[in-house]
Amino acid sequence: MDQPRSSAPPGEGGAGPVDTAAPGNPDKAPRTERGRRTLRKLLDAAAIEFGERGFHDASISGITRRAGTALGSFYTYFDSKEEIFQALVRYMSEQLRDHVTPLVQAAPDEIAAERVGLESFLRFVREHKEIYRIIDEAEFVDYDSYRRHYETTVERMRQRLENGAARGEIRADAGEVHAWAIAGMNVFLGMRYGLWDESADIADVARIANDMLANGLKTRG
Amino acid sequence: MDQPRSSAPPGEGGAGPVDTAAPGNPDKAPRTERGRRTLRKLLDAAAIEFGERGFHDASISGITRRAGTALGSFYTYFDSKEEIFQALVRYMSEQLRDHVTPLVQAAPDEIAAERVGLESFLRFVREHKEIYRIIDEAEFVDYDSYRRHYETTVERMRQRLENGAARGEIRADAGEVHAWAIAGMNVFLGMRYGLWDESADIADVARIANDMLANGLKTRG
DNA sequence: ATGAAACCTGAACCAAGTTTCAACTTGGAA
DNA sequence: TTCCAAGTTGAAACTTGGTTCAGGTTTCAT
Repeated sequence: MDQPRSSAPPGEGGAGPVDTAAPGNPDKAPRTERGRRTLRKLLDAAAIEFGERGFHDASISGITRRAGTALGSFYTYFDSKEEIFQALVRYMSEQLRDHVTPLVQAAPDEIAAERVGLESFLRFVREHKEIYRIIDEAEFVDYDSYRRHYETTVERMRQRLENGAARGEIRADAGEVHAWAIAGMNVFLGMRYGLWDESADIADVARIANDMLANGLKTRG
Repeated sequence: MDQPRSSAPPGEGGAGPVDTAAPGNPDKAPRTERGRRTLRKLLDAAAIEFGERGFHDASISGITRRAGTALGSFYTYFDSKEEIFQALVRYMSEQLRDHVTPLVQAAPDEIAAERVGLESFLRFVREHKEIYRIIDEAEFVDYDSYRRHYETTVERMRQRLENGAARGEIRADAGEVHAWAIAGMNVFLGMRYGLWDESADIADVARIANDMLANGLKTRG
């Protein structure tokens, strides 16, 4: 049970849609506009290549081909295939968060927040199947990133539960276990109704799951 | 988004702990006692090798080294690395089911059944971390097996919910969405408290999650 | 006991893909 | 305009590990 626990940071910079932000290897950071453009093209291409073929079937030459750059240029910005993958995971984790967070924060109460969170997650998965896959595959390519992604995601959720409990909207004892349970629920519903079933009504799914979350499974008078 | 959708069946036979059962490639099935022993050694070794190093870092020579056989012998029983992996996924999926099912069936009612199911799953994960990992990795190595594993697992759960509803133990509208939600909850709790946190009290975790499942998150008088 | 089928062996083959590198081009600061 | 650091290029070297195969050994039905 020893998975890669790499820690070397990824390339940095790149304006527009793909912006790795992140503490990048300084020697690898682009210093001119042209460099930033190339890095950006590489990351965009990598998202498609990894999303379509998976980490191991993906090839660096496939990435550079899609990016329209030479093979050697890849190594100007990344030390290895693992490194660009890691940069992508971080980027996508942030993209997902940025999509969901504002919607959740606008919800009137904690129960509604979780419904909105689930619904927007399902929608996001359906729109960006490659992101779902890349984050999932991080479990086997870059365990650190995988674990960090879920730990921060769940921690945000736990915090929301705590606040909701303080406001009296949900049970007072809501905590970490509840947060992990809800997160797992969301991820599986994402797989089943976001990835696998194009036709499911996402709002319905979110409503059903949220009602179970709110009221439980027991029969009620 | 095109993952391997292989369908060639795995090798067959092998007595004891590792028994592939399954419709095996007939030309590859062992015909003598010696053959069955070797196949069995290969499967046992593969479980360790894949569990420890993951599919791609695992090597066939690593498997045969652990099994104490020659490299060539591998190809007497399997056509490829993918094929032995597939055989393992099927076997482990069955092992997991056989561990959980009898306990769940002995439960007095549906709510208790889900608690027992979760608790025994958590215990199983902690005892067999390599199984958790191998099934998860099937998402990227053998998508068919991965999907089949979860679809059958969830279908069993949905059936239980239906029966519980018919007996009036749980809400009447419990269905597929609920089943996927509960399955996801279980898997994530398995990762967090079975894999990552050796010290957590598994019975506690199962109780907390089950109480949320039964009564929901809402504040109650 | 005997022979044919089953099984075992591991060196060698080979494909695939990562990484290097030395020569060339571009951009932008002075 | 000059000049050099930054960036680009792609052929070739290098690695790795899956797969083959021809020859030897074991098993077991007859």
